[in-house]
Amino acid sequence: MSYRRTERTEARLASNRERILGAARTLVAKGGFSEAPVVAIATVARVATGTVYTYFPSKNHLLAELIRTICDREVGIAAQIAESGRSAGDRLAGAIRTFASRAILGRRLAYAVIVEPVDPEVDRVRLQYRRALARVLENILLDGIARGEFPRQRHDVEADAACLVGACLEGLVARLSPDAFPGEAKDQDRIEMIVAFCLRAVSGDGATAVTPERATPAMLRQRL
Amino acid sequence: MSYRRTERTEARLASNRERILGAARTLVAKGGFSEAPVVAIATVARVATGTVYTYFPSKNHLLAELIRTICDREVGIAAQIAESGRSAGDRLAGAIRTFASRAILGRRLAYAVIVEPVDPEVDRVRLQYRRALARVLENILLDGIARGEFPRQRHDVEADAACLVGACLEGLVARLSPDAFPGEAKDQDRIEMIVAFCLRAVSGDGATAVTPERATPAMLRQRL
Amino acid sequence: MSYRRTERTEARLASNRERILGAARTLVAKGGFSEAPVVAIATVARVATGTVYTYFPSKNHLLAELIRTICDREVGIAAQIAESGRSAGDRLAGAIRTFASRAILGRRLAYAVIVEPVDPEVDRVRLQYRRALARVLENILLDGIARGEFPRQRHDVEADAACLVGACLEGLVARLSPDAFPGEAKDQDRIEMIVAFCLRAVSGDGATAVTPERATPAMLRQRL
Amino acid sequence: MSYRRTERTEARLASNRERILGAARTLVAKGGFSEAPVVAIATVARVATGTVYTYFPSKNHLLAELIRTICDREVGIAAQIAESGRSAGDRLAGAIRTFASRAILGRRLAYAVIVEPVDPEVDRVRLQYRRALARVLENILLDGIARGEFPRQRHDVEADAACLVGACLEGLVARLSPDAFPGEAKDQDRIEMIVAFCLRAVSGDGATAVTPERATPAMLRQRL
DNA sequence: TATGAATGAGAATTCATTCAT
DNA sequence: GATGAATGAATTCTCATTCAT
Repeated sequence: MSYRRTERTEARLASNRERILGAARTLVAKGGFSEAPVVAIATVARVATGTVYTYFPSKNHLLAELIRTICDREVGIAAQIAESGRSAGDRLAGAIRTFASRAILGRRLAYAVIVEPVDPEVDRVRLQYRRALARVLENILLDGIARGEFPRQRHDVEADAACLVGACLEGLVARLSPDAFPGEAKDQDRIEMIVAFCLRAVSGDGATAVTPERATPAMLRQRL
Repeated sequence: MSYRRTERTEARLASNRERILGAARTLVAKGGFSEAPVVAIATVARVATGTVYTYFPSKNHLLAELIRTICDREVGIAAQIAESGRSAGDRLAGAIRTFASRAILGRRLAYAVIVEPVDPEVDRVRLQYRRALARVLENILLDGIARGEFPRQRHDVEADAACLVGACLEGLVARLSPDAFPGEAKDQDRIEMIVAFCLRAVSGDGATAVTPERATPAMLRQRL
Repeated sequence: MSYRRTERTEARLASNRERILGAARTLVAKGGFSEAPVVAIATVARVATGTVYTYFPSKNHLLAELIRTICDREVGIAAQIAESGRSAGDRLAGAIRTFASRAILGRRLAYAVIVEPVDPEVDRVRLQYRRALARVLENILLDGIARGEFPRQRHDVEADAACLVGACLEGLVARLSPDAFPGEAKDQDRIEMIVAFCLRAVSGDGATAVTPERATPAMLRQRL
Repeated sequence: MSYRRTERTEARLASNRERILGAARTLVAKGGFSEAPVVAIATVARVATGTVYTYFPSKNHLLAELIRTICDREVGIAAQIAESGRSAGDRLAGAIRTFASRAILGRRLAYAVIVEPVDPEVDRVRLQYRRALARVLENILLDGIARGEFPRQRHDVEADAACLVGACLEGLVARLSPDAFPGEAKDQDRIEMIVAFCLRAVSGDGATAVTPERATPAMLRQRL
């Protein structure tokens, strides 16, 4: 009673799904999430609006998958680098350098996926991604400490990893933002500066004497 | 038809304007930008919807000003710290510590202003703020280098400053996000970890040998 | 700070609200609930779609109010009759006769409000109305029994009241349905037949011998 | 291209058609008409959506047939009772009792078929059914009058029959509505109350004096 | 200036029906 | 006949902005 799905049908289905995701990606890459209403996505994908809902239960699911797809790849690449046999420093540098380079290649898309807020429901995916990336770096850190490559005094590698991700992202923002002027050379410089910053942060011994006092109450009291 | 503005009128105007900004702040602090439609802002400000447009040409202008107000204060506080007579390390630590502490006190509001996306038009203000904060840190860095407190090998202090801001924000994100449970102790710990991370990053001499090779072309070629 | 609402403004507001309700009534009366999407209601009311939502939090609320308005009036009229000083029989006949007459005057609208299903949320109002009408009749019944006008053997006046309402409604359906041919004379006859039916039902002494056996199991077993 | 229909094909067709109707019945029984979109019906019937349109020209036709099927059975059962050799009163009581009992057994389905509105096109079928049921009762009435079992003064047996159906349905509504709590005992009581009500209505001699005046013009004039 | 009702262009989602395979 | 993905019109609801009073 059921007919064999021809390869051609399979292909059409697959290509529709991907065209929809692709259209979403294109639009988000062009103008952020606000440029990607379902109707626009459908139009770009050369598909009827309803068709989108054949492949995704809701727009949020579509966006979540878009973000997840992009993020999985990025985290995957970082993980790949993290597992190479080289020194922890090399691997950390490599992971950050690759991540940053790719983000710059993707520009607006990366910016949207990394920085731009969406629906809270979808946002959770974004945060998970940041966390996943942090976890990859965390593992490199732990390994580096175990090998004696990085100093061990830190009590919270998780916090360090988050800071690394943040340094990397924010270091990029100026060059990812829609306003930034393109400029290959500046991009590469910026990437290397970021890598250097991160390595210093995990390699330093923190010997610098810092008065550990809290922020003055007066300053905290000022209204936010 | 024009008449002399009495002082009382002036006062009312000022107070209206401020009540509107205050209402916006309150609502954003409660539930992010999506909880702050113009009608709601007007209601909370005990003002008619149309009145909002007497004081602000558009909602975007209102939000931009809200963000600017908050940010000015934060940047101002950081600047104040930057100008104290202490060591560069102390000042850097102080600025970061204060910024982070205040962000945690403000939680939802800080999260919205720092992380939550809005209209692209408004977003520019957010970036400016991040940039301004970076500039304050940049000055501390430059001063620290001049004094010989920080190593000088860096060629791009601007990038470092951005990374500092990023490390700080991202280090906080987990604790700023609407989902996070409050927890005083953890907050303080996290803040100190962030401070330490930042100081290492600017104090380290970057002696760690890192193979400076680029990301492999294969990895860059993978679609974003 | 607040301006006095002019009478004219009041009038406009009131008239808008009523025009919206009126438009809904008109459309429902013309083709049932399915002919009354919000856009159509707004158009007929010479109002923008959004305006509808100024007056009603949702379409369901609007419909519920429409039904409630109509029903309140009907129940009110029946109640008025129920409270007159006449005999219970007269009052019962009067209430039923009036209700039936008015339903026939309203035809399609009455049909929709009484018979046509809508959203479950709205439907509850319809059932309440039927119940309210039944309660009015119930009181007349109770009074009639107390006065010795109706025989007392009934143990469930509530059920009787429901049956009265049902007899009345169903007796009318043929003449209310969109397909029915108009015909003043037939209408009046039908109404009197219904009144007579109802009076017999509450006046009869039920002396007729009826074998009280249940439906045969075989018949109950047949699939519905 | 046309080929002889094998018996097996016939069987499959029959079973498809019936499975579709069965699926519709199941879904309507579960959640009313709104729970029965074509896709869902097809899924439950283990058939492709398009297949539904092989057997039914439109969804309305499908629903109409569903209602017709159910109703035919009910009317058939009532007719069977009507033709037994017993007294008219017994037969009337039997028919009503059986109809009510079965409706209560079917609950949600009965409620949907009897009370829930659908498309006007489909609604006509519902009315036909009510009419058919009325006709069966009408015949019992006529026979009862002919036999002298029921008083003869009525001039419109058709109206009486409609009232009987109405009394029966409305008497049940409270117990058929999706909100009602099941309760075997109450169900049986209610059924007997309905039977008694109906018998009184057709057996009474209508001797009760009722002022036969019309509804007052004032009351009729109030807007519906 | 202040008011706040009115506007109307979208936004997400549903679903009966069609048609290439 | 059977399949089920594709269609796209229709529906409800939101909200920044305007403007008569």
